[in-house]
Amino acid sequence: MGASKSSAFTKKQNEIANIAKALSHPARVAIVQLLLKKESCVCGTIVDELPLAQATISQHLKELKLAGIIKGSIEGNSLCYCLDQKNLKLLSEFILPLLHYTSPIKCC
Amino acid sequence: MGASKSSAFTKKQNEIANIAKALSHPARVAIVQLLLKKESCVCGTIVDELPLAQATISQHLKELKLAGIIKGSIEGNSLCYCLDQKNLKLLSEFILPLLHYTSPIKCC
DNA sequence: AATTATTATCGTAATATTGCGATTATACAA
DNA sequence: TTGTATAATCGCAATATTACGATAATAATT
Repeated sequence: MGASKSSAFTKKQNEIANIAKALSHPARVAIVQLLLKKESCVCGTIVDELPLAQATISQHLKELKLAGIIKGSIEGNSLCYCLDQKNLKLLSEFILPLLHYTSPIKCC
Repeated sequence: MGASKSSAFTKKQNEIANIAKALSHPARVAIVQLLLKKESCVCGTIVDELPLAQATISQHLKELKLAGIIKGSIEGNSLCYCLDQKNLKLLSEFILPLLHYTSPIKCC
């Protein structure tokens, strides 16, 4: 035992969980914020800006790419990463209704 | 090695990551959806609705509570859980600007 | 071809998460 | 008090994540 029982849940529930998981580490949150802040796409400079080894950041970038939160394209000698809205929208569509929720008077 | 280097990042980055982590499992996404759908707060019935053991669900509820996504109060014989907007708003404030991002023409 | 720069991947150790049976804690009922 | 129902916690095994040094892969430069 110990494996995640993902097959027991709907496809959408797994999708949302996957996107959230991609954002569930401060380094990956920082990377996304960097990509948002920079005028141009940040490439290898991400390594300079974060206190992690190159191998570790490459791994985090891979997870973000796999979750569809960022996309990369070759630019000259290095790789250029940009945000990808597609899946972020999916997560926001899950969260926004929660914000408009009002708890029933019964409790809480 | 292996421990998450959370101290290397800002408080806000860690907060966002923590909220995302709480939503990074399909069971917890399902629990949140249940609480949103039900007219009244779901109490122990969560156990009946999800294909997981009571101990496992109790653990998931604990994580959601710790992340400030749900709150619980005693109602008669059992516990009553409700959504808690406070922290969900924090996450949405992180995501919404990302959706309005337009990638620079240079690449991607 | 050899060098350099940039990024990905491999291998491994440390740590965290997931799931559940068993047990405990608490409150209500008989 | 004894029993019952509800939910939390403990302990453990299986699995996943995190981090990094070392190495490989790729492309541009010399």
